[in-house]
Amino acid sequence: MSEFKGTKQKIYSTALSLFAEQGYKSTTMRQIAKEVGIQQSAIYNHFKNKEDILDTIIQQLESSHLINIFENKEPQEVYKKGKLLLKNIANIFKLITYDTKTDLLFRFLMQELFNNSKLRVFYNEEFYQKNVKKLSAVFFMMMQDEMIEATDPLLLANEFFSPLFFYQLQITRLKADNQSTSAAATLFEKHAEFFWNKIKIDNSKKDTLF
Amino acid sequence: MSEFKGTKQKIYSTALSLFAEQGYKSTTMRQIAKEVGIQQSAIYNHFKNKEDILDTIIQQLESSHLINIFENKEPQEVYKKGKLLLKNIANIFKLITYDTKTDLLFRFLMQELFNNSKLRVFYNEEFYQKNVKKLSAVFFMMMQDEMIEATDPLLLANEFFSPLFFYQLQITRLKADNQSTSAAATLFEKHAEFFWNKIKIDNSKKDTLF
DNA sequence: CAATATTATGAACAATTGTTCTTTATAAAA
DNA sequence: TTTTATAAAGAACAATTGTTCATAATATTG
Repeated sequence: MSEFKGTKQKIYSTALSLFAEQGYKSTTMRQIAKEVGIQQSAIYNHFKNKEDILDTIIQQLESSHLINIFENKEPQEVYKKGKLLLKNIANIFKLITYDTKTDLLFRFLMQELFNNSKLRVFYNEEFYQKNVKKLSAVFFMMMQDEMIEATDPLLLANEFFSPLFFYQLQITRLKADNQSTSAAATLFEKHAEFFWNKIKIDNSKKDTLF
Repeated sequence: MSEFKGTKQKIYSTALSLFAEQGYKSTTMRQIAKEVGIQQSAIYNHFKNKEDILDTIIQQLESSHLINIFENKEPQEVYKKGKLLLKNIANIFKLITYDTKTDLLFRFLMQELFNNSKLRVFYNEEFYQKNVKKLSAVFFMMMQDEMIEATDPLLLANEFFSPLFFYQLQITRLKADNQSTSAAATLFEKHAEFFWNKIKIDNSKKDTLF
């Protein structure tokens, strides 16, 4: 959120764009400078070196809550919303598509994931583990309240999370080729709908058994 | 499948390893040559230039059937297997984990996906679309035979495919950090099991309705 | 205003890059 | 064996890379 101003800000955002588009290694200092509209040597008044720009972007990424599925609310506050909660979460993924900045960060993350171990740690802990654990907690509470059928909450969390991630990646890929993303974008909501229908305890059916 | 012999083969496989690990751009001709055990200039007796090595790898990838979920069988041949079919497909994804060559190709594909439009076309057509279409066909037939509940077959295909892809990517990432993949590897089978249980038509329950 | 810190320029450097050239060794074909 | 294609080595080149330096312009501060 809190960013710089003036030239430093321009360098930062230009570098992020280029890193996300072509990768860190393929982006040159001259290219960044040219796009910002300054001499390459002027960059070094704002950043120590190229790696410093990269580290700054990673820092930003770490404090960005790239995907914060509960918007800082606790599982026990929200689990009762049931289907609506799942739809909200799916929608948060979808919204990234329309938020230019988050979209860039996500593409940057995917671009450099296999080249940067720091990014892999971030991806695992802050992106994957954190969200899956929250989802597990939510599903567990739903089970206790007999809103959904009892199974392994962690499996359920993975099964709910993974399509959302996949659809996100699909859209990022489509955008890279300037292809339409509308069809893929509908899958977020469909997934939440489908998933809920499959795990919920159907009270009408339940009644017929008694 | 059909590969070269001697030095050319060594150059090819060394380059693939390095490209998959560090990315194309970060890998130098000197590094390849050193690992093969020859002079850098000797590479040019086998490949026109660096890009020629890349193109050769992509060609190999295109003829490799990276993920061929039906092993060349037609949907109508296999759909009757029901749950077993889904488990087989999940297992094909899992097996990549243990096949060194396919594993390298997959990591290479993910590494270079956003840098190479040719790879994106391959990913989309041969990896994603092809498999999802086959899955759609299978699910459609299962619906007609009243093996599973009726919904949008394409949605079902996406929902079944995406966790498998995600778990695959997870394992590739874990391997990059030499972390254990055993927990993630169990998710393939669990996914197939879970998914089938959710979409199948329960005949015992069905009977009680009549 | 004057003094000082900040930011820009433009040229240059040293290292690394992919690639080519000539020459020598090796293998295949006659 | 002789001839000829193939593959290797080793040096070198030209381009590109990140980075530094001395200097000039611009803001900031006293």
